Amino acid sequence: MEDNKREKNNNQAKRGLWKPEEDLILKNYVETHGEGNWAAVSENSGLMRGGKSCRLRWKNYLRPNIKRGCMSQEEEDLIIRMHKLLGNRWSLIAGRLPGRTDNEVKNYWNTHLNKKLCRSGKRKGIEFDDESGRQEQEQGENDDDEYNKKLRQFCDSHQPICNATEDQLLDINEVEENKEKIMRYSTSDHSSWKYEMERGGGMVFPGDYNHDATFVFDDEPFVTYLDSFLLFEALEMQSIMHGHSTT
DNA sequence: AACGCCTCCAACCGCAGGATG
DNA sequence: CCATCCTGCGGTTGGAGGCGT
Repeated sequence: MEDNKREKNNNQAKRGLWKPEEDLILKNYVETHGEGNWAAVSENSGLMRGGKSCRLRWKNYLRPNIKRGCMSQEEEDLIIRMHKLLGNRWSLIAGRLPGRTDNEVKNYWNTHLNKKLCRSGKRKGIEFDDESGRQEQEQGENDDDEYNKKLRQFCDSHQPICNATEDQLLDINEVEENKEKIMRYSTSDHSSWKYEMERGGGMVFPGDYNHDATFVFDDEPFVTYLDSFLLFEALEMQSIMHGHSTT
């Protein structure tokens, strides 16, 4: 009965592209009442849209800090690498790309990168521009099921917070000030990570790179440099694969 | 100019999982 | 437990616009 009613409502729901005035209504509503309870949003806002449609529109288009436009080379590289590691885990990949949505990453992959990689002849022939990439490529060629399984477990248990607010990110000056200390963490044990985490600031690996990828984990430090993720990953993976913490 | 094909991306769909009563 | 609701995810689709003929 209730389902029939709901289905009827869904059938009546407006579909297709959103108009600017609809965007405005949704934006105003969410800014006033906050996110969540999307069914109520569609009912109370006066929008003749389904809750899912409202949620999607907000998440993929109207939400603050959405970055639109061309992907940078760094973002593209990161997507390729993450996809190699994680497969079609778009939300996880998007979580490493500040301001990008899973839908955007997925579309970008399907329209640009997949094609590009196919054109280049072979997936494993991805050209990496640094040593870590090459190592990862070699690693990838030696992948076995167990490795992939453990990697997925790791990624699943370290969900990134996709949209870190600006005040959650360490100021770059703070990074510079703590550069030496932070660098030590890359070769230290997990208690150091923990210290930084408990300190409340997360952590940023400094370096001479200019990658702008941001990583924010709900229970782990965050990293703003692309290759730092790989380093982090390598350290974690080492501990997972060998059953002990990195030293 | 008109047509058809192709590309890209916004939006939809179905399913799974968590929360709640 | 079970049913229901809500949310999030990945796969897929449809349409607008670009491009070639």
